[in-house]
Amino acid sequence: MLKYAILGFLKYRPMFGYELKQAMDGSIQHFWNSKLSQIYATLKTLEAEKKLLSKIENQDDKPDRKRYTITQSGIADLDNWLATPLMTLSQTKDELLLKLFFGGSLNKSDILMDLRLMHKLHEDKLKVYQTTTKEIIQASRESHPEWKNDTLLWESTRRMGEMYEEMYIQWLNETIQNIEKKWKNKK
Amino acid sequence: MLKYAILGFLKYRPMFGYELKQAMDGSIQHFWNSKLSQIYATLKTLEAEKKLLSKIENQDDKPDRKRYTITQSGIADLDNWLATPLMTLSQTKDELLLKLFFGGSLNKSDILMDLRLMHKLHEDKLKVYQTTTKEIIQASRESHPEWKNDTLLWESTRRMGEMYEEMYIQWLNETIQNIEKKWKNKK
DNA sequence: ATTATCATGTAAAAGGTTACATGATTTG
DNA sequence: CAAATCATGTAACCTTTTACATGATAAT
Repeated sequence: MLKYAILGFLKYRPMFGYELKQAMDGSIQHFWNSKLSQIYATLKTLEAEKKLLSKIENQDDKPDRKRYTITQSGIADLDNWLATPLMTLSQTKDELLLKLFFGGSLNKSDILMDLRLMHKLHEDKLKVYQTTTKEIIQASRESHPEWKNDTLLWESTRRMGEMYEEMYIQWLNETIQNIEKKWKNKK
Repeated sequence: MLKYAILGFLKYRPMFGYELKQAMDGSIQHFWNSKLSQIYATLKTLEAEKKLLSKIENQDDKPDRKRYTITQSGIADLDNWLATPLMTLSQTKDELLLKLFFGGSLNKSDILMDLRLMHKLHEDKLKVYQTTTKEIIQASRESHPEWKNDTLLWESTRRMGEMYEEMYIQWLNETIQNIEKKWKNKK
């Protein structure tokens, strides 16, 4: 799927690999994260498949870079994927839940410490959606009024990030309270 | 991580690969799903590492099967993982959000149809958490009163599934309403 | 008759992470 | 003086999915 994320961004304008990574981190990172190394590998594949073209650009003060442009075949591939309805739900992998599920033999203070650390990380993430991410979308809306549908959808995905974090924090509070009340330490 | 899920289940009692898959589907599947083929491969690796032992059992009417038992070394490995605090959040991959983010050029009725199908799937999943999953945990609580901490944690992970689906449905409703109100079809 | 369940696995491919390598410029 | 940013990538490894293969019994 990273393939389609790349095609999706390059449909707006040509970009460098490094730049794509930054664009992803500022927008889709909360539901589709990828490492730079994987982005470079996928760019290579897409170029071999003629979905992209690249051109090396020299810079005086900074390293050379490769500008990738989407081809007609790339646009067709992307549009075809967008038009295919999803029939199944994506599945989550959550290591905290996995550890919690098997954590019955741990002691109360350790498990609570873990949950409180997660609580902090989720609050930090929530703040990012409510400030930075919101501002990026707001700025796009103002500078590109022709992207009305696009920014509406971007805002929807941001809102999901916000709602997810709010839900997670609420669940952590519930879970912490439950453990505080009902946990029996073994001796 | 599947490795720890397997060790986690086998700490309760010895099981067959096929049985492990069923146990996972009835409990951790919503935050850690794996295919049978991967479970068999991981069992093989764990046995080679002496974290598990296996014994072939013959059955008259059904195929032979392999019963896996956890070793001391396996228990130590699991407990060590459980005691190591998590420092980062797991990241989600959600194909619906990815498609939505790049779906600005689609037409209104197609995008709404997609969202309504997802709505149905999430409602179905929610019902499973509220009935089947809840009953499985309830039954364990009654038949194994010594698993008090365990069932408390299982219920917490079930509750996360429930809250997640409720949140997702709410977000879908919001998003559908927004698109109905604000989407401009291109000609 | 066909599909589902029980029960095991292998093989190939795809997807993803971690570590390594280079090297200049800018910021703290 | 160290760390971050810009910019590219490779190689090894690990994880996960998909497809194939076998074969019996039970249910629809």
